[in-house]
Amino acid sequence: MAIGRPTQSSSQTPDAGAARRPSRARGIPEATVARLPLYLRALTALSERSVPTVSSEELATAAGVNSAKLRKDFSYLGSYGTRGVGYDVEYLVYQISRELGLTQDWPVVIVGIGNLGHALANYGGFASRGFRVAALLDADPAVVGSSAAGLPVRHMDELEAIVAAQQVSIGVITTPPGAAQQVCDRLVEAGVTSILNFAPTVLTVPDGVDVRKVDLSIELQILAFHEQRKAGEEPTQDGGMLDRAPGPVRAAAAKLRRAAGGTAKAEPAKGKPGKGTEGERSAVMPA
Amino acid sequence: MAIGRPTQSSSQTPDAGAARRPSRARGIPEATVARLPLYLRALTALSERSVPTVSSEELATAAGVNSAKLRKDFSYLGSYGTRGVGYDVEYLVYQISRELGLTQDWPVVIVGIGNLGHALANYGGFASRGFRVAALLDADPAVVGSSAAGLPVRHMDELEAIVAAQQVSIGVITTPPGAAQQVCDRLVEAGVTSILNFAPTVLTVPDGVDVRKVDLSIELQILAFHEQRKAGEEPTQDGGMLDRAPGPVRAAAAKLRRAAGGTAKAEPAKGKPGKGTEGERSAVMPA
DNA sequence: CCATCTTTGTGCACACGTTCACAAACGCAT
DNA sequence: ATGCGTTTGTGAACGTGTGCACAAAGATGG
Repeated sequence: MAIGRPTQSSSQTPDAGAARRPSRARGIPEATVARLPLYLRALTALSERSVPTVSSEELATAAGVNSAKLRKDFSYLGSYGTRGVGYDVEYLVYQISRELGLTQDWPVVIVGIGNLGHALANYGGFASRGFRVAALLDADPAVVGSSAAGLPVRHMDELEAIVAAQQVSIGVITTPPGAAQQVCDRLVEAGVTSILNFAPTVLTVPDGVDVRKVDLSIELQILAFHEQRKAGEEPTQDGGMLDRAPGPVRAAAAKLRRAAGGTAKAEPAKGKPGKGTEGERSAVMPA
Repeated sequence: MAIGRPTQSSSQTPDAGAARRPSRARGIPEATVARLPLYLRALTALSERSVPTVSSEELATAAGVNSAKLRKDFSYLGSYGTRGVGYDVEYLVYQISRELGLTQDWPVVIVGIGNLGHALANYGGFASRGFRVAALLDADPAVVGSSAAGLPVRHMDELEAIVAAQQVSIGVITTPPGAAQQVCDRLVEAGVTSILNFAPTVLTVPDGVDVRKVDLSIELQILAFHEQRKAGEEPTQDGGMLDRAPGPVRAAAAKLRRAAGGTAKAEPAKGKPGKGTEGERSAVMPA
């Protein structure tokens, strides 16, 4: 396994343990960085309504956080804001934009123009705030001719040339999971140093390359977990007979399981075969 | 603002401060829950290759985490795993599935069948693992007749009936931001208690309702931040003359800004007008 | 049955993130 | 100028998450 150095930088959002590349080089905690876009959005809305200033309290509710957190977040950026008054909206919009690097142009390539790729290409929030779709790429000849969001879909072979010519440093992967690592490698090789991955795959990248993952199915599963909690523990969902069992029981069960042989779905250890057991179509993906 | 009780439960992934609804009612930290789907995916892959057991080390690399974390995560579920050997793949798949509530059927409605809605409807990882698309809904009469992923797109008016009839408890919002809160309210009113929101809006929901947000543009902005960091501080991106300034300087600048009047984009306080300043098309969205 | 080797499960220390609560700073009216 | 009300900025306490390192537990071979 693994190519170069198998470092998975900041893989996902909940990965608070972004020990690698702390970004705290000279400030701003990761958690704060993740909220800056939220503030920026709320501020932009205020700006459009020509609101000159906001208090931390107002802005906090608009952004969906509490005011103490917001103030601390802003304190990392410096002391913008006037006591007794609040924050100057325009000024703050500019400061946050600058801190996030949105005052400059970020050409982006999207690889894998399926359903999701299409959606992203058309995404408005994409084009605004400094992001510019430099190219849409796909490996499928059937797709290559077409166009999405006014842009032509070009062939993967052009990747290197495009990245070099337009100085693309951010790549978006919306391919099927099987192709993701391969595409990732090519992007990195071509010079891309930040990747937004929508494929349900763990990407391996060399040091210095950032990967963020967006996984639709994971979010749903987390919701399901909480939903189940809400439904209460009483139904116990049965089958829980040997869960958290003393030990000997578990060991015995383990033996049984092993004895049952391990070819493919060997039935879920005991009762509750649940729904259809599904063929586990893990390898699909919108793209 | 706000309807019922303005509680924003667990808004987003980086929101480690899910103080509300700790889920820790009797165990399992939020961070662990967020990783379980990762483990499950890795395990499923192993299962398909008929691998009988894995060590924490192997599974950890496959899932992109470190082994200590993985072991601790599993320890919250109970003591599955055999010292000197590792974990029984099938058994673990079942246990995690059960813990996440994936052994039961989760009907889901998707509201807003634009590009993204389409992508989600076709998403394979959706249908697997217990999630079933109960209905696709849209308010636009032009879309209502059509079909996506083999399912007919039905009108919003049928929402309540569908949710009630199929006992839907999870809703996915892929509408334009303007409609999101309204749709959310209807979903909640109809009985949905978990919402996955793709619209760039802060949703307000009553207590007991979970909201998770997936925001494409935020992820990109975070990448841009890190990318800017990598590019080095030397270029200073100019305009930073009065950033982190002593104080008096700032105050003076604030006065100036305020004096300049606040009608719409009042120019970014000083130099670096940057790219086109964009009309800030914040209100678009794939859907 | 014992020795050895592997791998889990976890106590502990540390880092990060959140929240409280309050003093300092500012605007404004008098 | 002075005082009052408001709101920021932040020190400190707390909670959560991470990673190390090791003892205990089981497997395996003699």
